[in-house]
Amino acid sequence: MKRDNGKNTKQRIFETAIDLFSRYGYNGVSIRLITRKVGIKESSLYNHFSGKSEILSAIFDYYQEEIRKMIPTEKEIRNLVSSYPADVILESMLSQSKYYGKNPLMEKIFRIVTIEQYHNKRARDIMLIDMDEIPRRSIEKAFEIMVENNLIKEVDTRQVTMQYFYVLQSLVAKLITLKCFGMSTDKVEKSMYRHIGLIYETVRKQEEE
Amino acid sequence: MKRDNGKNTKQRIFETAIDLFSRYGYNGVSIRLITRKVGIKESSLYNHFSGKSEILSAIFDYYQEEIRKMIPTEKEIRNLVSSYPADVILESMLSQSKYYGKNPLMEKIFRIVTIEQYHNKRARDIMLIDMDEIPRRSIEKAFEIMVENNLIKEVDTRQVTMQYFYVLQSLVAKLITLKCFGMSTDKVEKSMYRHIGLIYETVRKQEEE
DNA sequence: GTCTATAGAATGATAGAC
DNA sequence: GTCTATCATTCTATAGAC
Repeated sequence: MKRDNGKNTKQRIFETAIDLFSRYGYNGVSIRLITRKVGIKESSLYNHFSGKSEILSAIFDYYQEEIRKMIPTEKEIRNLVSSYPADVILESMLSQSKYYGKNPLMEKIFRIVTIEQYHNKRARDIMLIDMDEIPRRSIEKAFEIMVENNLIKEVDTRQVTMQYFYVLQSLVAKLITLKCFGMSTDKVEKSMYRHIGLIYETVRKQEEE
Repeated sequence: MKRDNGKNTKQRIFETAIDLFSRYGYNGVSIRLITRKVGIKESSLYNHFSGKSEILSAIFDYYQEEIRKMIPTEKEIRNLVSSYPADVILESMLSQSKYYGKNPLMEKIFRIVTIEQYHNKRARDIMLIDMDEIPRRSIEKAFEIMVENNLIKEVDTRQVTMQYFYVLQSLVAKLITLKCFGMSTDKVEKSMYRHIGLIYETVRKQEEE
């Protein structure tokens, strides 16, 4: 079992840094620690990144690229809405939140953003825009289109979106903290599904009409 | 205008450390920086704290003491519920969340806990217990007593609490991030009040019965 | 692209005078 | 309780051989 060499060193530095930053924070991790874990000398790192801060930059770049792939366009939302019933759509919106589970790197970068948000403007913007405004607007759009297509009741989409989104945001944050310490996430995951069920009850069309 | 001396040095170290930790994180702040801001030499700090980590411990102690004062006992909740209408009670529960605004130290420690939660067990426990489980149970108790006293409809108190609490938790976190960068918090504050109004509509007794 | 060697600064903490 | 002086350690980063 040989280590990947050459070309892959950069990627190994990248992933090791994500892992360490996500637990100890940017300031809590030294170049020394990263390179030791990767299995190279400190000086070798500078062949791949100009310095520590460039690694963090690259991490944020990666996060923004990946997360933007996850946000459906209006067209994609319309396709979804015209193909599935409301409850399935609400659940599929959850899978956006649960995307973190599928890509461990993204979950770790979520933690990095959380840690760095108060003194790093890049992290702050990701927190306020990429993790909040953008997905929230996408969800609101979905509710609007569902109303438009008569899939759900004529609710206040902005208000329902807030309820739907911010509860999940808190629960995802909690989930990630629990996972970080290897604690059980059963209760939180159940809460997520119960929450979605409740929102569905709020917006569903009554059969009797 | 003389500096407070002697006895107050410890407090000044304490508050300066809170301010710095809350922006740059524990690892991002040196003893040197703290003492320079306080106006003493590095070595003088060790007359008040055994080291850097003891300062952080003291900060967490302070937070837990203060936050526990804010959580009403069941008796206090019963008094509240028997004296005021449901909408006033719901708003007074918000004032718990807004307590941070009244005590700037608490708001800063909220940030420290957020930053340190992934590698400091003390911070993690405060996050999961003092900032989540305890206040959530208190709010649930309030809803239960309101149902019991016929102040509101017979709702699923656990579910309503989740809705009420976790939306506010997300909004408070966002509020604190915005305040940290001197950004406008108007929209978030309005969202909080709108949210409470919505929850009130969900649980209020219909007049027509 | 990796290494050895090293520079130069910053770190947490201590000893001991006043 | 504050100071000066100092220490050992760790940090980011660079120079230059292979």
